[in-house]
Amino acid sequence: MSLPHAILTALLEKPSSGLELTRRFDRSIGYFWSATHQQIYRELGRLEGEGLIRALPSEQPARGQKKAYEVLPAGREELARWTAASQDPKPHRDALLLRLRAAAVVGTEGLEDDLRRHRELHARQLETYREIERRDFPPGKGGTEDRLRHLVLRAGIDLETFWTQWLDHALAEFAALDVRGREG
Amino acid sequence: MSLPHAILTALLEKPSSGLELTRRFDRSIGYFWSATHQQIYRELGRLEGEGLIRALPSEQPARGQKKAYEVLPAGREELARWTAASQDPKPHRDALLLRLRAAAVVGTEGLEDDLRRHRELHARQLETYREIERRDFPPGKGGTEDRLRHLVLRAGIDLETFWTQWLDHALAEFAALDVRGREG
DNA sequence: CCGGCTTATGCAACTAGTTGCACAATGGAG
DNA sequence: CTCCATTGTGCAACTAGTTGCATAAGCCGG
Repeated sequence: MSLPHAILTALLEKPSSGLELTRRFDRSIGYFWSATHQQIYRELGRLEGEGLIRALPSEQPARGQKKAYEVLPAGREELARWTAASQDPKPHRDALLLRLRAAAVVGTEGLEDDLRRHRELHARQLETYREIERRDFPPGKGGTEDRLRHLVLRAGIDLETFWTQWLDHALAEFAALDVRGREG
Repeated sequence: MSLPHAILTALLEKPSSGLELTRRFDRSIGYFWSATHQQIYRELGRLEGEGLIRALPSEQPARGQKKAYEVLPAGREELARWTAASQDPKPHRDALLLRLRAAAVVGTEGLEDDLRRHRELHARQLETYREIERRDFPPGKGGTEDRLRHLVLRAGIDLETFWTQWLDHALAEFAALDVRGREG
């Protein structure tokens, strides 16, 4: 129930076409609410049908032509309502943790390489976030909006830091298990 | 593609009926791969159909009768294969971060209470994990299996710790914004 | 001026997870 | 011994997200 609200947020930040939205999701909002272009187009159609957004009138609506959307007052109200409404956290699902647990019964064979790979992916994502922080949030400035967005980015940075460290820890544990295994 | 593997793992740890599995998911595996009883029954049927598990022959298969399953060799092989296979991390989706970002454009009205509520939920989950750690992983013992399971539990503990602290930080930020808002 | 590449939009089918409910057996309480 | 809550199993419909592909316009090189 959140993709429409992610799109409303993005469109309020800046009216855009479907493809522009897709790109912005890839570089920003998608870090905590990812979506494919197919999802986005479908949802844009729904939101337009519900009268929450509208196509900017300047462009003609032919296939292969850019079509930009903006948020209507009803859309802003819906977003404000949703943002303020109490919501329970959704249960997480983490395949890597599940695989570790499975490895406890079927063996760790082949898992270590992928752990190392995931560690590198998280380290790279962390670096990306840090670059965004340097670029968009230089120290000691920013109004209310910037402070909130920075807060969200900090969550991303700290989470990637956490996973990088946790995977280091897991790999160290694997190394220790290997030694014990050889000795036993 | 992971629910069947979560079930195989659980069944290898201990053969169980659908309801027993459901309870164990609620208390353990479900912390990183949640599932409802409906999902579990459906999946047990599929896994049986594929010949990866079988119903223990002791009980009669009538409705309202307990029916326990155990993993067959093919099921163990499939789980080992899946565990070792390289997998890309799935994109995360976090509605709370999205709401913060939305609040940057539509205002923070009404959000603070829910932040506080989420903070308490995470604090409570953290306490649950710590109790499990005290109970199941007393310091200075445990074989390979225990060490891996402890590693997974540590991820849970550290993540809940992270979220509790991050939400404290966010709430402090909100308080600061309120002051600035009143003064401005 | 045509063939292929890029940009842009979008439909259809599929997979996974959620919600709502139904139904059978069992074990007390009255 | 009957009503009813609890335990246990399961189907059906729905929602959300993914994958694969189709289509159209514009542009650029030969």
